Amino acid sequence: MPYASFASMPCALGRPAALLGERWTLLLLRQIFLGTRRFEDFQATMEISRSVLTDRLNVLLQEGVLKRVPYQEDGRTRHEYRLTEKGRDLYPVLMALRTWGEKWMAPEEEESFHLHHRDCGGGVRARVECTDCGAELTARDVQVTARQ
Amino acid sequence: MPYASFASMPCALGRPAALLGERWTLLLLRQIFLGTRRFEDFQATMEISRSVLTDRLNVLLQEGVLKRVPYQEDGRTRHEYRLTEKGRDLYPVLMALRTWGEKWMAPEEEESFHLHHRDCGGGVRARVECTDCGAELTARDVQVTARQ
DNA sequence: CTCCTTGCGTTCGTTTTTCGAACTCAGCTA
DNA sequence: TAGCTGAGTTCGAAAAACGAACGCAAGGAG
Repeated sequence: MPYASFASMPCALGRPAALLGERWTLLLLRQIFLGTRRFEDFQATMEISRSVLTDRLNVLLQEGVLKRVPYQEDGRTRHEYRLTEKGRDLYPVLMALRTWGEKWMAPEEEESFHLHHRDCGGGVRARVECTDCGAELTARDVQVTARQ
Repeated sequence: MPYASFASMPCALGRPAALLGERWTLLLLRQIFLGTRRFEDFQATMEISRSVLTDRLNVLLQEGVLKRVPYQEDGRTRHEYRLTEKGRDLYPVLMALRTWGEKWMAPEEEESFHLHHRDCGGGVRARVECTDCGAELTARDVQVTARQ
């Protein structure tokens, strides 16, 4: 059981990496953070096949990243996919990807969207910091202590 | 061309998400940040098939995330895979995943490794902040402005 | 020189995923 | 009654991943 076995590895980095490293999952989360909530809209905007979309949504539901929420439309009850608190907590992951993308993968200046702090209008970035002294950290500043 | 077309989408989040969202790529980067550098070691520790490993390494080389660096062993010249500056800059992405994993996916207290700030011994975490006022931001604090 | 070992891939036939078009189904609407 | 719509499910074809075997270059041993 090659890839799937990472889902049970005792590693706080490996497990999320395996979950979000499945094809389409990160792009699906991006779309969700951009406001998409309905099956048809995911399917239309991402051009993902319906069967895979079903599968990925179910995995994220099962993991507690998404929840199905009923809503009314044309007098009918339907369901939409929304982030749970656990799902919303993935925001730093997406922002770290975007911060990296802006620095290293910006195609031109053509971005599909902009982000601003509502209160002050400033930009948004992800950073790694020390929980004690608050210093910004790079990989070189961090000591890795293996457990085996 | 469904998934692959995201590689050229004009979005600083979508492009990295498509690149790192390919199966094995995040787990490969995890292994690299943990210090693995050689083909055989990736293959042994991750149980990835050799052909897919070759492909993923080549994609990361092509994207400039990794570079092949010659080194000596037993008097022979060999090559190892190392992070470029672009690659090292992915650190916040991995740390954001780990911060999330610690909060939401910790299996037990059994972690495979620990991280500490070399200077003060503190813990490590990723956070999102405003580039102007420095406030920590959640998804709710950020205004998304679409471009089309 | 010839054989053996090692690290690093490549090849290739089989199994898994993904694709995409068609189908299903429930709940309105005309 | 028939039609429409959102949300999936099904299924045959195509693509990707798997894994065991093969290739190959550079040393070392005999």
